[in-house]
Amino acid sequence: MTEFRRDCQTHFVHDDIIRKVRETIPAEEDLYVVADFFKMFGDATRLKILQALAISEMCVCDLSELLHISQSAMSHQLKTLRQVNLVKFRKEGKVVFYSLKDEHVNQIIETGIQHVTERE
Amino acid sequence: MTEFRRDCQTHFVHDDIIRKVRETIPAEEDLYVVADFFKMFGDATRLKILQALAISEMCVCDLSELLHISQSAMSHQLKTLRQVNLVKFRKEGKVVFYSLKDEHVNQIIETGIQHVTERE
DNA sequence: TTAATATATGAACATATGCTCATATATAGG
DNA sequence: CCTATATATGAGCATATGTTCATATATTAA
Repeated sequence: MTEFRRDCQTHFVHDDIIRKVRETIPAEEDLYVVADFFKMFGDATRLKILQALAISEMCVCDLSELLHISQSAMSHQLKTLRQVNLVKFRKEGKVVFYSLKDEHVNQIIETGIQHVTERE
Repeated sequence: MTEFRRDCQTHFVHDDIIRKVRETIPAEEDLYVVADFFKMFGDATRLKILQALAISEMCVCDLSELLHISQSAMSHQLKTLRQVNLVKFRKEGKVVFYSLKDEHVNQIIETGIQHVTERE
């Protein structure tokens, strides 16, 4: 039928299952945005940044000191975190303080840690 | 001090904050594992796979039919999902049925969708 | 055994990602 | 204005990632 896939032949595609799933699955349009959101948690450096900010607001310099990465790399990471609305900032003179903009962060990371430690 | 970063000079590094965060932040060793776990949610294709499996167990062929991707690509993706313990499978003749191995999946994806839809 | 089918897997390849390096911008002080 | 400092940003680069293509493996049937 489809040009993509349609050769589970003898077995015959489980149309009932596919239909059910198609009806239930959420809108595809936003999935790329959701994926981009989760990408933020898919990097150890950003995970540490988020964990740090969950404890206290911090300036860029302190963050790079804390994680032992360059100021430039830190600024780049903070930029990507800003783009997905995970962090906000305030300026105090030359210093820029970042903090979490989303209360879900801790919950999400905790679930991830839980998953990883649960299993063998 | 450190060779990495130590030039927030006039401002002077907020040692108290850094110390507090260092004490509170979770073990770094597992962070890469946690990051790899979240990487799974950072791809739209895998998100869809996980959402589908959250509704019903499905065989490889049905999954590739559903998501319009090749059988090979699907097998590769399922392999990575297996490696982080997100899915399990059972064989029934030639057909392999995959299903979720972790109850957190729905909760995590829901939180992500919530974050994305919450903001402007 | 041979043929057919469902799935798995390795290699190659194009794109995405995260860092560095150099430099730009912003703010404060002299 | 000039200098110093904190942060931001663009370009380049090396590595990671996701797909395709070809082929291997497993299972069933004839």
